[in-house]
Amino acid sequence: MLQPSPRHVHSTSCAACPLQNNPCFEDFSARELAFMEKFKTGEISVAAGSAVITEGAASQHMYTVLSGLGIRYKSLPNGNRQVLNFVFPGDFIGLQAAVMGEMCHGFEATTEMRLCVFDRARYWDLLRNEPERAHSLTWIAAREENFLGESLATIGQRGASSRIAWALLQIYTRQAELGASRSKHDGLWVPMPWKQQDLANALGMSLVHTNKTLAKLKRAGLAEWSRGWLALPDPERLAREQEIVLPGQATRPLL
Amino acid sequence: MLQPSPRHVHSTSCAACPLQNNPCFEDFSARELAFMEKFKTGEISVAAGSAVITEGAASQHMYTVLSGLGIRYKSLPNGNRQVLNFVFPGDFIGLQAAVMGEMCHGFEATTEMRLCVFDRARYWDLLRNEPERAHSLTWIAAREENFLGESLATIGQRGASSRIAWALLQIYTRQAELGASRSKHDGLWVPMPWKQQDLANALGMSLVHTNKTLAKLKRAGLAEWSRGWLALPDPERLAREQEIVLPGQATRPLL
DNA sequence: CGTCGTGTTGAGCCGTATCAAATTCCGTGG
DNA sequence: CCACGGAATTTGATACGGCTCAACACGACG
Repeated sequence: MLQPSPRHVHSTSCAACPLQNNPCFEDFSARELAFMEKFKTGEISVAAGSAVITEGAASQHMYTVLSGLGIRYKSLPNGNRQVLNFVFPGDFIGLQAAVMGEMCHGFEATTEMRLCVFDRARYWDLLRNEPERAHSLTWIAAREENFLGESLATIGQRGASSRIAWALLQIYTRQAELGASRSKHDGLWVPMPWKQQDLANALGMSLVHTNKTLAKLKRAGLAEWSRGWLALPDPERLAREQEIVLPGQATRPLL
Repeated sequence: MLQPSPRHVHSTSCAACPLQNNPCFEDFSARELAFMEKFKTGEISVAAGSAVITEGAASQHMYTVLSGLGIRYKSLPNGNRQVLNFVFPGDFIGLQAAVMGEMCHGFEATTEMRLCVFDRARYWDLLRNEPERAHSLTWIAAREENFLGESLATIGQRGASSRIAWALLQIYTRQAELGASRSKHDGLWVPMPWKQQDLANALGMSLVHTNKTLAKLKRAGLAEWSRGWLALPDPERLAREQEIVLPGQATRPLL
């Protein structure tokens, strides 16, 4: 776990934000856009492997991921690590610290990431003057809660191959929505830079068993994952066989 | 699972709300109080065992629990049920439906419950005119997210007795905070009306193994649970032995 | 060319699930 | 008040999924 070495980079205007043009995010109204320009205090770039937020820290900042991938995790007294979820571009990080004073989980960059930085001090400004933005914030929190509920159900009630399949489907569809895919003669591949250990930590399984279960799915021709790229030749069949409901394609607000 | 048979009861004024006097909840400002009076559309009483909200339903209402206990759960295609959390007085239910259109989990009354009913239509009213209330809403969502994260870590990374201990400690301290305890010659007892099956479904364990693990804790003199009441003779020791951090005592906003 | 991080594979064991049967609890009606 | 029936809890026996330990393969990098 490296120490963070944030590098302040040239701050792009929200109007020119690359995520705004992505169809899977809602558009800003003119008013919202104007507010976000003020709300945003800067932009940083963090190296792959660096811990952006450490558990227990009272971070003064909140972030929106502009590019790159990461993980949110929680450490236990016994040294184990639970990965709460994988973090994608457009995700908002740090609400808990803003609301409750301190962060109860860590956030780590898996690849190099570019982050949009917001000042926690302007949080009240947002609530007081920007009801639409406040709604987006609430939406994001509710969405996150909903996702963690699904994770809980998956980890609590499903067997190993279903867990893996569920996680792969989540990542695959999310990346596909974002348009982060590479089409080759052998189908659609999406970036998946995490390690098997991360997946294991996310699903409450041992590394070894995660590996063996992945191998089984691969042998069945249902999933291929190597060198940081993932392909699911037949997502529908995978979902059907494992009794998983494919994640819906709601456009999400940006913050 | 019974069908709901809500009974409209005489609606008490928010000023006289019994939860307001409970020290574990934040006080309303005069302004907030006035708003809540308008926001609240009624009060219902539901019987023990009834399903207040069913999964997938687009409920028009949101609720605050005035009294009684319940569970939030999620059903899987394979028929299993995951209990997301146990619901206590003061908890707010139905935000997800308000924000995302439909409810992704069910809510069931374990004992008889009295619920404060809010109209979803006034949600925007709240965001636009009541920043303090909006903050409370966000706080609640963030808190819930945080709790589910802890659940995930517990289920994903701990063994059977730690899981049970964690759940018992959560319930015990929460009830103690609420002041819902009965002191007898043999220590402090709090209400715990759920079934072993519910606890099992919350912790991702089988009923049988839950029972045997409970028996072990009982033999060790660490936990006693019978006839709907729970006692933990030495919470600190229980927490220490299982490497659990005791839940903090933050006062929470009411909605 | 050796080292280190990551992925892969096999063997054996332990924790937890499953199945089955008793027993206790509790509401209900006689 | 007691007898009854169904639900919840308790306990034992057995099976299996997933964990741990250990060794090896492979590529990146110095």
